[in-house]
Amino acid sequence: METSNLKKAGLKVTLPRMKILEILESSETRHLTAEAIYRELLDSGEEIGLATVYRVLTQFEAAGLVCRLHLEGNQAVFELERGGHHDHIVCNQCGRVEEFFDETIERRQREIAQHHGFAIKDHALVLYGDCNDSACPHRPA
Amino acid sequence: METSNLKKAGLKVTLPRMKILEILESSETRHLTAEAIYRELLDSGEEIGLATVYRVLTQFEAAGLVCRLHLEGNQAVFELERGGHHDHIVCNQCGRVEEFFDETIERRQREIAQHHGFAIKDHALVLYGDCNDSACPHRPA
DNA sequence: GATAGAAATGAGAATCTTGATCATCTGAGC
DNA sequence: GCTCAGATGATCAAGATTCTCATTTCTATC
Repeated sequence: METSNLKKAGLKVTLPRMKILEILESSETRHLTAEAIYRELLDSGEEIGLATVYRVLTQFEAAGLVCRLHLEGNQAVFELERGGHHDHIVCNQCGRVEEFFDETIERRQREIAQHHGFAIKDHALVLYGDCNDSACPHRPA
Repeated sequence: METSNLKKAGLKVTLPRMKILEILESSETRHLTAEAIYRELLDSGEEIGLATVYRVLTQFEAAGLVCRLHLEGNQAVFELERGGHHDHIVCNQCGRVEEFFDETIERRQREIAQHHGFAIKDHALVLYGDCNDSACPHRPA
């Protein structure tokens, strides 16, 4: 099933790559650090090195299979690319990440870039705040 | 002149701090890495350690004198805080950074955050593209 | 299926950025 | 000028990510 994605990207179908794809697909949070993926691999009994995780994720990114995000903090997080572009809201307290897409913002960005003489290629927008989730440690009792 | 800012922030007026402020004020690019500031200090004959540069910049950030930005790449860049919030456009080719502020985007961000139940505290927006500067290596001849 | 060659992997070293430690030095007030 | 808290510099340390290279695993071929 997913092997087709790998082949399409010119990547050999190997066990580490399939396992990493599986984890990205099945994870609840959908936004994982390389370390987190590595730990899940260990937990499920796979003997896959951290270097391989980083290498594979970088290749996946180049192949357009995953996106790499730099949220606050020093670790990059990876998410499966499922077609649509979107931006992110991050809770400062519990780290939860939600996604959104807003055509108004997208349009204004294009207009602003044009106004500055830039041919816009990409953008990174992250909102930081305090969420209202019942599990969020910041939430008032 | 600037010594007042330092005093106001509860920081002793020392030579390293003044020199670093000077560099931030006089630099053309206005967006400098800690390394770049360190090199400028060395070039001007100052014997100031890299650790001090990082420490001072962190203190300046805490005092609201500078902003720390995480653009693509692994080094943070620092810019003098001159009052107004703004976002950034970065040229993928020459690294040039321009600033902009757009009330429409700001408003939409607040609305989106509210819609997701987030109390927005901060945001990071960076546009990446190719600029049209005559010195930009990407520019068509 | 067995096999060869290319590509991928794993372990650990290496790198890069940034923060911590600690002995020494310096600035502000007296 | 003197004292002492605070600041500095040199070095070490930590965390994330990449590199190296010998070994292993796919894939295409016979």
